[in-house]
Amino acid sequence: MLSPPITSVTRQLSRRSVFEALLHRSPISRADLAKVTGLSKQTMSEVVDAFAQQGLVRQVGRTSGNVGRTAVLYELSPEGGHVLGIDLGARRLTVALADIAGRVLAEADESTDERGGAWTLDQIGRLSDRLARDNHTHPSRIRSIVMATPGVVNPRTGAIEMAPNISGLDHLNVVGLLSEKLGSPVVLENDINLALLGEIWHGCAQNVDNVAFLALGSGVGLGLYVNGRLVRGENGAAGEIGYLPIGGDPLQAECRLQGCLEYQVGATGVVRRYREAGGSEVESERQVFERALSGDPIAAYVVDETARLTALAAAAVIATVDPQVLVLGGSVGARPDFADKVARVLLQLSARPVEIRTSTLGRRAGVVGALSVALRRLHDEFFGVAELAAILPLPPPAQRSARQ
Amino acid sequence: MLSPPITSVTRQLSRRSVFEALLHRSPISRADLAKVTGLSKQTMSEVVDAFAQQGLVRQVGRTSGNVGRTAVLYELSPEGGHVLGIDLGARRLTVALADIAGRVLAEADESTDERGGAWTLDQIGRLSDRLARDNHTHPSRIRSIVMATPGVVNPRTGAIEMAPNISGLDHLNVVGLLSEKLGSPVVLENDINLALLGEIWHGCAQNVDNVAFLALGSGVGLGLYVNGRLVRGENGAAGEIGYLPIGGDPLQAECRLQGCLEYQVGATGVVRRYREAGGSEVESERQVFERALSGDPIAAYVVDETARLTALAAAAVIATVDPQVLVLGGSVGARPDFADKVARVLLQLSARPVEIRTSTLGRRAGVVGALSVALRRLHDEFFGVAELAAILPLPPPAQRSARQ
DNA sequence: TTTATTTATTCGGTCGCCTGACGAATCAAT
DNA sequence: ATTGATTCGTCAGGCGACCGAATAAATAAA
Repeated sequence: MLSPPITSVTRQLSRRSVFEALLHRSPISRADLAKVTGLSKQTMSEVVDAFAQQGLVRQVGRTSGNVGRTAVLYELSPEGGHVLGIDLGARRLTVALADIAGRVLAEADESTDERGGAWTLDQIGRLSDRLARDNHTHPSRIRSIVMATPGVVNPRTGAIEMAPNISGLDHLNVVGLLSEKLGSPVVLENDINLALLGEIWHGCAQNVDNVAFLALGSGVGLGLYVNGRLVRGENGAAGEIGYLPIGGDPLQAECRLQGCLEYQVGATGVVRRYREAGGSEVESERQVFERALSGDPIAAYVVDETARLTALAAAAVIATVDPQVLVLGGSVGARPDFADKVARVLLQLSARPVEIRTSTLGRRAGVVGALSVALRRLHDEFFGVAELAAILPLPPPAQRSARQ
Repeated sequence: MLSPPITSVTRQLSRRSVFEALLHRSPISRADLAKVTGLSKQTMSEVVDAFAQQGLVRQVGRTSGNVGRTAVLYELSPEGGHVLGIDLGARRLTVALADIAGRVLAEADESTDERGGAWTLDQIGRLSDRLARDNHTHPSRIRSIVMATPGVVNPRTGAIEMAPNISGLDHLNVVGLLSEKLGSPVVLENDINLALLGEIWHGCAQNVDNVAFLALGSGVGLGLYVNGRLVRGENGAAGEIGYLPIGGDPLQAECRLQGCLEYQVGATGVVRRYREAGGSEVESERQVFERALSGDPIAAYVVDETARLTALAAAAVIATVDPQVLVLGGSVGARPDFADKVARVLLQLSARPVEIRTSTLGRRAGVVGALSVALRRLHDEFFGVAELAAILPLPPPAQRSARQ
């Protein structure tokens, strides 16, 4: 049922293109599928029948109103498989469920268990199971799970290497424990990277191949999408722009430790600068922004300075990777008042201004991005052609002259 | 002869994998090819015969010494096609010729015609033709040409958009004129990008998927190789790090115009800073570096400061894309004394130090990179599977809930 | 009711690949 | 020199997957 019997490469490619057409044009008849894919009607019937036997496809009525015989319409069946997206934030845990066609079936969230570590993993297991059962999906039918997490995720091992905001996770084998608990393979990815992918799938950056996503919340971070692919970096540390040498002397102790930019623009940096500038006591960086809006001149100065430094960081990123779109996100970055200020500074900075957009998915961006990756992994499991698609590698420099 | 008769997808894939094996393991027998590719001996004979008829492959002797019947050995034939790499520098014009197997057949260079514009194009045509004829290759057998040029190359049109160092090129249809003159399609690419690809193919960055190439010469620039692909940026302006907001107030006039970093670290910047610091008259930035080596304290200070700023720029790039290797290149950047200084500052800056290498190809990097791209384009023309290789796109967000 | 149109199935025919058998060519041992 | 072992390469037969043409079935329009 799960893994189809071995088929030839040709048939794999046919199945793949039929699946793609079903994904984008359902409900659709077999005749139309044949036209779209370029395959013959006969082959189409064979492939669709095989899909139906696997439970990948189901009938949804017939055509009507047109001249000629009516056609049976098909669409991807939810029975084909489900995927789970998880966003593990310091404060909030969000889980979403989708089917193989990318239809989002349900979403749920809770406050993150503050005890951290194993308690957090238990909470994820409980919430995921509940979401699946509430949607008449047995957890075993979930075939791909992706979780957004703060910190650096090692691109080779998939382990969390720095998770400053959630206690006790960096010493656990999160992938192994969660995979076992949930019963299907779990993949971790940095939360900002997934928020970026969320905006690209369902948000403000659809159909763009080069995107920079600047997230400003409790910390500062960057997600990069270049040549239509996510940039992870060799150690998963791409986008750690807290360490940009902007906003202070990069040789000083504070800067080396947490990063120059982070020291100034991160939540604690904003609060500290507000206090140093003579502002009264505040609890969080959000309060500083609110006071700036209600007329506090000291807060306004601090916010302006924050926007200026953020724009400098954005200018550095733009000079480096030349994105088509810059997305501002995160609890602070997505504020329209703040984004405006950044845009205005950026306009003065660069000769070639980049289009700036603010996140449209907001705090949902992470889960949506997790869903998109989980979905892509499921599709690749069924219809991947990685070994065929590989670029033809060039010969090594060893041979220099031909033998005569 | 040139374009083989239409074949099925299956046969295309077989041909492709046979070609790849020939590229990397020639000379090789049909029996071994069958083992390597997994195809049957029968199919192998068919494919190799077809290749031989196209002139893509030729016999080179037989095996001997082993038990059993001797085998005919094959290798890719130079008749299969040639490629041309061109590096158009402000001072030097370099051209190189290679065959379809990537064997570099010849290389030649001249001083660039200082009159620029059409004269330069004429010079390129003459030098290329001479190189081809000297190697018994009729120019018409060259099937792919790539030229390295300073300035920004528009990734969509392929036109030069800013070429400060060579006069009169940005107003010409360089691609069209050169293609006509040389008789085969010409593709332009930024010189630093190609130098980077040269180091990846034959130089100091082989088998690395994430590389940053920092070039310091008359100007400052960056080449980025991420996820095994070159980063061009949306406008071909990726790597224009002269505009990094480092080394000065980015809102000042000079910075906005030519870029903060370029203003300080570019050749004219180094000379200016040396003069401002009280140094005597110099002709070029190279002289400043030489005086620093011979004990001039003012020059030493200027060089140290240049290295410091370069390291800051490198740190910014590292924080953004997290490369595995940082390559220092260009006439200044490749100087071992300078590279050492940069490495030392960088060690103090970043928590996670990156491996630093200096260019091993030097001024040849550009041509070699041009050859590598020309070769890849030729291979793709014959054996590309672009339409198969495409990633399965995710469905758009339109549909939200399944029909019951 | 007839006609035009469209859907779907059945029936050969082709292409490309594989397997197994067999002849050809060589080294090694007798 | 003969024989045996081994490897290379070809031939014949069969299979999977594709297509086009012919045909049956179902429907809207005339």
